[in-house]
Amino acid sequence: MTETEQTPDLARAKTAVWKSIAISLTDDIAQGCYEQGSKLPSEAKLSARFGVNRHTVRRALAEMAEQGLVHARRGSGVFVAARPTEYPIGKRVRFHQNISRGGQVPAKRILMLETRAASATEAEALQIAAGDPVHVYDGLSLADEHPIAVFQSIFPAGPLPGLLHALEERQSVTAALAACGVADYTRQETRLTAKLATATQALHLQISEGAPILRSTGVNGTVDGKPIEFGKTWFAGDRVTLTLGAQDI
Amino acid sequence: MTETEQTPDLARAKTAVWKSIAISLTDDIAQGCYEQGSKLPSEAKLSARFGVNRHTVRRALAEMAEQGLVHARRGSGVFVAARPTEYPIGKRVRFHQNISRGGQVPAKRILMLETRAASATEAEALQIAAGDPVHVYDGLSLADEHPIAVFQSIFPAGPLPGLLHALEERQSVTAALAACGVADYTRQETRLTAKLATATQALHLQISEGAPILRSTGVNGTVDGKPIEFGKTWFAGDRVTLTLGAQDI
DNA sequence: TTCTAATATTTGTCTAGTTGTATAGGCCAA
DNA sequence: TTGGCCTATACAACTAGACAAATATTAGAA
Repeated sequence: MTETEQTPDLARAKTAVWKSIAISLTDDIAQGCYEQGSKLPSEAKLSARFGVNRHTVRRALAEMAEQGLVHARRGSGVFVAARPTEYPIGKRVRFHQNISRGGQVPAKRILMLETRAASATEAEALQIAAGDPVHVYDGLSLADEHPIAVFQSIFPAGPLPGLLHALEERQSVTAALAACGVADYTRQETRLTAKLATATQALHLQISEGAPILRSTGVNGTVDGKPIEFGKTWFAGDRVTLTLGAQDI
Repeated sequence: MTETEQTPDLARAKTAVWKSIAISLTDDIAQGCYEQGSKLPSEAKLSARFGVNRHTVRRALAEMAEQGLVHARRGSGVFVAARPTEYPIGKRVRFHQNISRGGQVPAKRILMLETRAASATEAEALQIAAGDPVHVYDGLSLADEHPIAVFQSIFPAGPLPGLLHALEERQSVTAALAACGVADYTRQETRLTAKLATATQALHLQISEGAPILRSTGVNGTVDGKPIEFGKTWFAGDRVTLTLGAQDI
């Protein structure tokens, strides 16, 4: 059915079909036909709509993905991406505070809560014995619906029996700890390094595997120096800048 | 044969998500998070943690079951059968650089010294006019004969006429500045983020292009708040972690 | 308390839809 | 001839949902 049905003036313009499709779809997004985060029609449907092969549509979508307009997820679909904005993380440890201060809407999403045995490094950080039970809080940090970081917080289960339940109700770690009797806690040490995103980290952060990741590990403790939380955070390096003020150093 | 003249990031190996999950869980077992005979989180929980469909988790668990690491019991759960026999130990970072010390490192090597016009961003950081002369100090930081960072320090040439000469004699920035009449200076702000190594950075740091880099940019100023140095440092992410003490945060 | 039944949870299996990748070939212009 | 563009096919990887089968948990009755 193909049979070069192109109009004669198209031969003169020499616009590649895939490019015109990209323009058309980009226009649709700009017009608001597809909102941020919503799914585009599948490649099969789009190829039917434009009357071309699926690969031609893919060429157009690849171009749009490279410009950061859309974001594809295998098996799921192609979604309209929110433009990634570089995000400054302030000196404060409390995630909620420094994000709301910057005017962006902070959010946390629980990925998994569990209680399991502590590994050797976790035990050392929390000053407990390896194999002792710990609560694990895997989560995702978002700013304006945009994933900023994945994190894992580990708490000693012994002194905090009801923590997981408290975390389920309140999203905030600080509030959950307060409900378990930990009034205040401070960060004792933080370590920063750069890593490459693994495949699963890349999925969560909507970046590509091998993208730069800013990894932060730290221990929070009670006022009397007892470690209460061992946290790791992986920030999307191309979205986050950690800022330290003058008095911090 | 194909169009392999693409971007170099094509060289990045794409790990299947299920394989990445299998590695992660195997790691957890090796670390002792899940002891022999204990139950793993349910497939539903794991799929939430990794942000994937349950079938993808099942693919990972199937792989691990085939290796004899776990065994599943319908209606009950997946249990740890054995610890991985041969497990690759993750490479430890070699150096812990304390950022409180203002980026001081054991040894430095001068790569280039020059005086040129300031760019717009450099001028803004140093609070001078764009095009004003600045001294540029490109260097390499080493520890234990291993390169750990490349850096670039930019100084306003106006108030520091003899700085380059002083830097050539003494390696230390502090000593050179002291020789130019700057007795003391403090860090005013530091920004940290993760990047990928460029070709030249990779060459200097003896890492591969695309390796993770921890980038630190900061401004040092005199006691009266006048900016005196605009510095950028690129740390090799797999060799260096920055440590922030409790008082730094 | 103990047993039973109902309910919930968990793994196993199936079908279907979607994107990613590889291969092969035709057409056309430089 | 080469390279860009488009078509065509096949398969892999992942998602989505549904249901079955085995087990665990809980509530209620004896």
